[in-house]
Amino acid sequence: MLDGNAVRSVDRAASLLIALGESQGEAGVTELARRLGLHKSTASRLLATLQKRGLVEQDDDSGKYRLGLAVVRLGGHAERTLDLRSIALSELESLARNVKETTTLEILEGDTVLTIAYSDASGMGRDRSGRSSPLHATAPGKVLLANQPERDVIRLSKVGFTPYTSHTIVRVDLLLEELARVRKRGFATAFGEFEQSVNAIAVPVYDQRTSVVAALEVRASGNRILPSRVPELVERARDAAAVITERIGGVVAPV
Amino acid sequence: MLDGNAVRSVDRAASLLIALGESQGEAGVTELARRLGLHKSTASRLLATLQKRGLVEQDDDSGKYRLGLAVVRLGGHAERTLDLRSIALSELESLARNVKETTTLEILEGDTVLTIAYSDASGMGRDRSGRSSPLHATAPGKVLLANQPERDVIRLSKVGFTPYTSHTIVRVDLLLEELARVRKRGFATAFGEFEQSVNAIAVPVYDQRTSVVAALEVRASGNRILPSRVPELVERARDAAAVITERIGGVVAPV
DNA sequence: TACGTCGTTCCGCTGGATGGGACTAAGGGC
DNA sequence: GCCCTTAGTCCCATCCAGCGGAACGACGTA
Repeated sequence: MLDGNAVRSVDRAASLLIALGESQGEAGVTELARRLGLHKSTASRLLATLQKRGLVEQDDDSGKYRLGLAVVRLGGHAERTLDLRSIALSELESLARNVKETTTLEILEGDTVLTIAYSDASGMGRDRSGRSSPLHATAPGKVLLANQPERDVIRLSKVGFTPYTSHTIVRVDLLLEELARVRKRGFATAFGEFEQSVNAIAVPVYDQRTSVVAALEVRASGNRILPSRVPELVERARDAAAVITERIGGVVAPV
Repeated sequence: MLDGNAVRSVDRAASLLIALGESQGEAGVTELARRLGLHKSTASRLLATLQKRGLVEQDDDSGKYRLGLAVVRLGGHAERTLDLRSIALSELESLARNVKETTTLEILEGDTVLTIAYSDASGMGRDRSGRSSPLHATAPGKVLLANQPERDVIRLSKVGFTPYTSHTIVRVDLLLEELARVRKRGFATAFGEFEQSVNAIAVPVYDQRTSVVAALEVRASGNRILPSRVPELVERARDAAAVITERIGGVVAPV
């Protein structure tokens, strides 16, 4: 975990930040300390230090901690800094306008899929960048998983696949079949497998060396995406993905 | 800067993160070290530690560092965690729909004004949460500044007020007069003072104890907001601000 | 009142963080 | 080609800063 040349206290503080992000809302010192195997006085000191920089905030009443405004600001800066995101965004927007649906760019992040860019044709939607979704129940998740070694799928299956809806694929053998289909056809679908009334398709985004670095998704609620419309959406999505590939020129944020 | 009980290395690492956010794009180890008064070997070690957690990334070619994906994800989490933002968002959206313009919620953050929520009536705009703007040249900035002690304005004037356009108020005496007007009328305007063709109005958002915790802004490009329209926008914005005040119930993210 | 739990503070010890400097690689100028 | 500067990283002896144990005050509960 902590190899050779790393600063222990900083590594611990970073863990605290990330743990605080994973626990939705607030978390107490004792709870965090236990979760990370730290002494609670250590956790308290580290959190107090982070608080001075605004990275975390403490609730006046409960004494619990939550992520701070500095993190929001940093996140805004980071979004603008990261290569793939900014490059991809204009393509996502034009695709969203063309098909009149929501489009996102997703990458593999640990055992989840992370939304790094988002465009919304209908208008008022919130930018959903920064959200994580499951690999086995989403179209981009399947695209990314289909390009990982099969042992990773097996490993994930040990933990188990959460059945978000009645359509979620939870049996590992069926998921492996589905991933083979994805590889063969070059795109993935997910019809109400994560959220009941959301259908989506996704295609891979390659870098110059033809390895998959992201997945481009077209998503819509309810019955706006029917099987009959899939070929058209896939084709348009592939065009957009090709443009992104061309523009990133091999320079992709390493994951 | 670093009082008594704080962990030095963590404090330094936090400074590095924030400095990396402020420098747009990438920054080198030596540059960051000089800016913060650190030895470059120290900066290198701290950055390497942050990299292990994905908080920063290193460019393969240049060796320079930039903010990492973990920060994006944390930012997403933080946005959802922070109280004011989520509570205010639905109000912002409905106001944006009503007046058919962009609406934002802004708070004071150091010597700048920080956008913590954003809604865009026209549709395809990017969520601009997380951005910082100047206090003296924006409508929400004036609202927030008008509720700060006058000595803060004086202090800011020592650094000088950047003239973004020919309409920007740069003389401290004129700014103080403007702030008095803002206090008296209960709202602020900014007509092309920050960006040439952007006009905006802003009203204060109070907490239960009648102190100003944020500013609600209505903004539009070009000539969509003329003086004749200001009274109507201010009235609608005040209604929205009142609803937000009611809903936050005194629980506001401390700044 | 007595108890459990929370987050914080104090303090002595020690091992981890520090910074000087060596090292290597990549430009830029001549 | 060469040298010189600049970059980021690595190594190591020194020493002080971070560590964890324990005590503390505040709070809610039985």
